[in-house]
Amino acid sequence: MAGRSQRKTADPVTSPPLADFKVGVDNVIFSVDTAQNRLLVLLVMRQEDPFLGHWSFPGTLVQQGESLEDAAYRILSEKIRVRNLYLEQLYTFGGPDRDPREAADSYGVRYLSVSYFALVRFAEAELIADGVSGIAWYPVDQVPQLAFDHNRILEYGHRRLRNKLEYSPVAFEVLPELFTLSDLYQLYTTVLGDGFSDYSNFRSRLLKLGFLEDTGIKVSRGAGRPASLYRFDAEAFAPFKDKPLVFI
Amino acid sequence: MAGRSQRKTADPVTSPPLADFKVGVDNVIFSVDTAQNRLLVLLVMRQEDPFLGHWSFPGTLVQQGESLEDAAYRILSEKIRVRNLYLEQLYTFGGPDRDPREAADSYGVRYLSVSYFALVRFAEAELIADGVSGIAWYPVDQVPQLAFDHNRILEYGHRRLRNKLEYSPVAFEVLPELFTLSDLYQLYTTVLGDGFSDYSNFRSRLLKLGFLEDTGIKVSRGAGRPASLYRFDAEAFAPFKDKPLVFI
DNA sequence: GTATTTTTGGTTTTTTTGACTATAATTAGG
DNA sequence: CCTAATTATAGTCAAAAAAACCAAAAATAC
Repeated sequence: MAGRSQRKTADPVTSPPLADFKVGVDNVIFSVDTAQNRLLVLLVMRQEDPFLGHWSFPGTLVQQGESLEDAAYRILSEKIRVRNLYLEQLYTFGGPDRDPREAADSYGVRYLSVSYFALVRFAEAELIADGVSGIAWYPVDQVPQLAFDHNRILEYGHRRLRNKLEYSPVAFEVLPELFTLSDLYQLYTTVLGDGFSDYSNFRSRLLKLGFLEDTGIKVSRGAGRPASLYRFDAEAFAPFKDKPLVFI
Repeated sequence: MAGRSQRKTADPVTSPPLADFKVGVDNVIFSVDTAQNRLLVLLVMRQEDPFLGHWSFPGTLVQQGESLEDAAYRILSEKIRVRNLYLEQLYTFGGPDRDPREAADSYGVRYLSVSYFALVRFAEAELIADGVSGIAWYPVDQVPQLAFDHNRILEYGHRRLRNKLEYSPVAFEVLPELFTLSDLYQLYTTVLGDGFSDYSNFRSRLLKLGFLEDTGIKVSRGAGRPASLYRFDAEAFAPFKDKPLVFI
């Protein structure tokens, strides 16, 4: 109640009082486990109030001189070691009353969250469990009640994943370097539902485009004929950039 | 240089100093003038420092107790009277050094901008010119040097417009209530370029889908056979929601 | 050793696209 | 008033793509 926020009623001519913000960055990090065929998100257990002991997305407050993206990379690299990373801004949540600290803080400081959307390869991602802090991959359909408005952020992230999967080759950012065509097909079906072409047509259209390189390596997973491992060829994909993905 | 920002080197154990933010909202408002066949964006002349006298997007700083979207609607309704409005969040720009006030302010306050993307109907949009303030529609390809990083924001907005035109029926948010098929086709060509089907095929595929209602009203614009005015039928469009737009 | 499962490589039918032609209804200009 | 130019509209037809379907190969399961 003290300090600058009291200027609100001081003078009716001057503009109404501005809000003061702290800005946080939260990362929605997706991956897929091709062995179990599950879509995963990374959650961490909060170590501090508010929401101590609740699961949440890895986040941090932005420091002086630090850009939003820098903050996103910083918190990400504290939680996970990866070789490859896809990262883009997701959405900004900034309504009043989205953070309990606002009520507690006598200055009336607001807390705004700029969320980021990230994709990593499951096998290449090494989680950093520092002591007591919990960190774990959760199947997206089994995510518990999260801290803050993070369940809503997850909805945004999930929708973005669906859209990006349809319109750009991000599938190859979450799949392992080498993958079978079944892996790819199952990723699409689990995320997008099975409203598109059957496996056979999916295969033939995809291979005709010519940006998947057959390594010749065969892998056998349970029953059935062994599958070839494929590799995504980014150069060969270039002509299809900015065009709709025709194989789904 | 004074005050809290000096805590950075005070104690290596406590966390580094957080940035304090003011949060602004900037609206990128598009429209089309079907008579002139031009894509327009709304600019206002800045009345204050910094960048006094420069063109910029209508923006404001977020007030206490106000949500981001509320702020976007507030500044929009101060500049323009509209019956219909499409509005969604665009992107958040928050790097250090994006606002000259940061350097001037001894507290080291950061200025973050949450941009919003809006579409209005040209004929229904009444600009509010209050006294000396400049306000005008600019063709997007003739936008001058803008204040802050607003030229970059325009790029984001323009890209978003292209994407949304391809994947959702936002065309009918910028076109007049009643429009000819040429109006629609020309909107697509001016925004997307003419890399898609010719006018004849565009017409037949579009009409076959059945969500454009022919009012029977004929309008004559210069030479040539008069065209029918059509109306977008949102209910009839419902089945195509979330599906790719096949007529472009 | 036989059945089952999964990958792989096709064929055929249907639908959609793209290129093109023709006609109708207006204005422009002499 | 007559003719040419212009724009809207309607439709055909071949090529391409999509969807549905079929069958063999190569492994595991039992």
